This record gives sequence, structure tokens and C-alpha cells, in this order.
Amino acid sequence: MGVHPPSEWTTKANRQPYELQKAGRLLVERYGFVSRYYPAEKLIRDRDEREARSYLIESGWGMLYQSLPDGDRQIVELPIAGDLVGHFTDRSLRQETFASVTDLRVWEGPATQLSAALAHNSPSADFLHRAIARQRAMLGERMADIGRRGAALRTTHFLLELGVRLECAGVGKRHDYNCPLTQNMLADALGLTAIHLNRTLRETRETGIFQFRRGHVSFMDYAAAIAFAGFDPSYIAG
Amino acid sequence: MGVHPPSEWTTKANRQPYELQKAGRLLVERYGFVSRYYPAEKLIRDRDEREARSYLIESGWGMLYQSLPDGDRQIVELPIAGDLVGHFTDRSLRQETFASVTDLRVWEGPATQLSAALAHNSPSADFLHRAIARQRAMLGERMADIGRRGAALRTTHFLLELGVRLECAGVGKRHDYNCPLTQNMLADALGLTAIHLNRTLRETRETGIFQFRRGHVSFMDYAAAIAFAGFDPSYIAG
DNA sequence: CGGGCGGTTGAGAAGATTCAAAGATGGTGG
DNA sequence: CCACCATCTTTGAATCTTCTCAACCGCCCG
Repeated sequence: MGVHPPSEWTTKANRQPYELQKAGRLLVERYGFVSRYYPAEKLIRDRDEREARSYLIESGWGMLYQSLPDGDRQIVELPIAGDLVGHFTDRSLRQETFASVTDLRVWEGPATQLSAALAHNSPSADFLHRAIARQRAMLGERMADIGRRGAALRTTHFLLELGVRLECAGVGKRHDYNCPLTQNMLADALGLTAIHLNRTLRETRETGIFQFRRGHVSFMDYAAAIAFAGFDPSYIAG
Repeated sequence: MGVHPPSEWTTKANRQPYELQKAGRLLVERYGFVSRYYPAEKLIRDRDEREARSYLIESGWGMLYQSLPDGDRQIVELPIAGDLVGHFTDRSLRQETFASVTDLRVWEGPATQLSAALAHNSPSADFLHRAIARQRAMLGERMADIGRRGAALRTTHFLLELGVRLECAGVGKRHDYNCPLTQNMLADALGLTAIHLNRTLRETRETGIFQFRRGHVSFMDYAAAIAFAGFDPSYIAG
């Protein structure tokens, strides 16, 4: 069985970083967006905020989460380079908090301006459309993960997806990448307890599928992981 | 404790049905959409479809679900009147199937045309923007439901949300409405087994919170339900 | 009147959580 | 450089939630 992904996945030229820069420049030059930096673990936009503000991630990791009354939280999205946050009115994030995980560079501006940018027929608008479509697809996948897949399968599926996203963004290989999430965060994203996630990670490590260590994910047997999780990346990169 | 919601919730004039018709007409007259009817329980758009097609629901219930290899499925969305399906490229639904639950009336057309419609500054474009924002917010809520709320709380929260959506759409009262979902479907939407959902429903019925009978949902004590679920409808109707 | 589907119930098994505690790790100030 | 602290990770044991399997009821429809 294959230990590494087919070479065309990693060797083909990756245009996304270039397109991202172009889209960012467009937003700044024509739509009143500004480039901005947030240090790690800072709150960027709290729940109940009324302003409709949009963000395009240039680099780093962010997170969108919902805090529940009992102190639990559910991480809804983990946006990285090329992802959009908060398009279309403030309402979409009325219950969610947007914070940085690592140092974060974004272009941000009024949501209405993003809509205007989306309307124009251009490669950059296409790029932004794809970001929105990808986001919706990932939310569907996450729901299937949490609702219907057991802990090991769910975790594997999520980390496979993350790998493809990072590779597309040009910041890692899909079978081996850096990941700043603590087990606690990952558990909150997957709807598991940190303790149970920890046991699950030991299991996948011992069965030789992948390793998750502070700061790094590597798939020992990528083909086995894909088969196990029934993963099909077409919704991200297709 | 209050048995009915405050009267302003049900008596204030509801503009959504009117706005919906106006938006539908706009899509038909200016953006090449067509009005279309699908009978109940018909597949509308299968997974892996490459065409980027958008739908605005005029009336009836639809569902978007993901089928998993082991035969399980996760219902991701249950669009009703005023909701949008499949905006922005085919990719967002690459893994999901769109089917009707009840008889369904939609306006449908190419996704690119929907983007064009969204761009124009008009009440109808606003209406569509709100639909997209609401959708994203609901996906976040559903994730919190499935990932972090126990069965009873999750079910209550979901049915409260559904009530508000239906009331906004002008097809029911938020504390008492018709619901065509079988327990099987509801379970698939909530990430539960039908059997466990059934027990959960008995529990909420016996504790006097709400009743779910084939075809109908009614909250016996709406205030208690809201308090129990920690429900805040601002993300839908805010 | 017989099937099929939806709903209901019980018992036992599996999966996930809680509580408690201890081993790593990395950064800080002395 | 080291002691100390906070955070992250790991482990064990008991408990609770949810699932699986198996069966039965009721209703609608052919």
C-alpha cells in the first residue's frame, strides 16, 4: 500500500498563493479594504457585534467558535490563507466569535464592498467565489463528521481535509504539515472531549495511520488514511 | 411561567412572503431564472453534479444531505420558503444531494446569475443576502447542536429555530407549526439514532416542553423551552 | 387482509464523558 | 542556569449517554 500521495499532488505548480495576493490587492485598491495584522490568540470580532465586516485571510490561522452557556465551545471554522470570514451582513456571525490562533494577516473591509467585488467578472472574483463555495462544502463535511462518524474516522477525515487545504494554500504537504492546534482546540472543532481525542490520537498513531504531535501532523500511510476515512478532496480542490 | 410567546412576535406584520415573491420575480425577469415545481421526495440535484445551479425556495420543504459509505446519512440543511440552495459554483454541493421533502416550488437558474443579482443594490438583493447570512448562521448553530449539546437540548434548540424560520416565512407560528419530517429524518438532521430521538421526544413531551407528532410540533411551554435550550433567535430574525 | 413504513419499547453493548492525577514541555524570573 | 509555573498531554477508573439488536404496535394503502 502507498505510503505517499501520488507525485502530481505535490509537484504541480500551485497558483493559489498568487491568486490570493491578487485578490487581496484588488480588495484594497478598489473596495476600501485594509491590510491588517493580529497577534496570536487575540479576539478579532466578538459575538453580538452589529457591524458587517469581512475578512480575507492572507496568512496564519483563525478560528470561529460558539461559546455555550455551560462553558463548552464548538469551533465552527478554522480559516487559513485564502479563506473568507463574515461575508454578507453581520447576522451570519451574531452568535460566533472570531479570534486568531496564530499570528494572523488579513485584508478586511465592509461586507457590502465584498459583495461588490464578488459581482465583477474577474479571476479574483472567481477566487473569492471558490472560497465561499469551499467554506459551505467544509461545513457540510464537518457536520457529517460530527453527526455521523465515530471519533477515529472523524479525526482522520478532518486532518486529511486540513492537509489538502494547507497544501492548496501553499503552506505544507497534505500528508505532512504544521498545525498550531492544541488537542483541546482540535477536540472543540471535532465535538469531542480533549481526553477522548487524546485516546483516539493514540489509537491512530498505534495503528500506523497518522501522528499528531504538538505542532505537527504526519500521515504514516496516506493511502490507508484516505481509505479509512472515505475521503474525497474534490469539494476543496476539485 | 409563560405558556405563549409575547404577542408582538405573532401579530406584527410579516413582510417576508412579499419580499420573497418580489425577489423571485426579479430573478425570473432579469436573471434568467425559471419557476419550477418538484413533487415530494424527489431527487433534485445529485452529488457529483458539475453544473452550478442555484435555487430559491418559494414554498415547501427541501433537504440537503450527505450519504456516508456505511449507509448512514447526515442532513445538512432543511431549506424552506425564502432559503437559497447552491449559490456559488458547483463545488459547495459536490458531496451533497438536494431533494424535496414535500411538494416544492422553487425559482432556479445558473449560479453566476444569482451572483449578478446579489450585486445590485436593491431590497431584493438585500433579501438574498440575508438568506445567505442566515444559512451560514444556522450551520454554525447546527454544529454547536450536534457537537456540544445533549440530545434533548439539541432537539429542542433545533425545533425552536425551525419555528422561528417558519413564522418568518409566514407558514406557522413559532410555538405551533406543521412539520413534515419523520422521526427518521429529524434524527438524521440532529446526528442521532431514530430510536434515541424517539426516547428523547418522549422525555420532552413528558416534562411538558413540547410535543412532536407526525406532522405537527407544538410547544406546551415556550418560555421553558427557550430557557432550557438557551435559544436566541437574533441570528435568524435579528 | 397483508405489507410496508413509521413509531415505540426493552435489554445489553459500545462509545464518550467525567473526575482525578501525574508526566511533559516551554517560558519566566531569580 | 535553575526553580517554578502554566499549559499541554497522558493515563486510569467509574459513569453516563447513545447505539445496536430485536421485537411489537398501529396505520395507511394496495
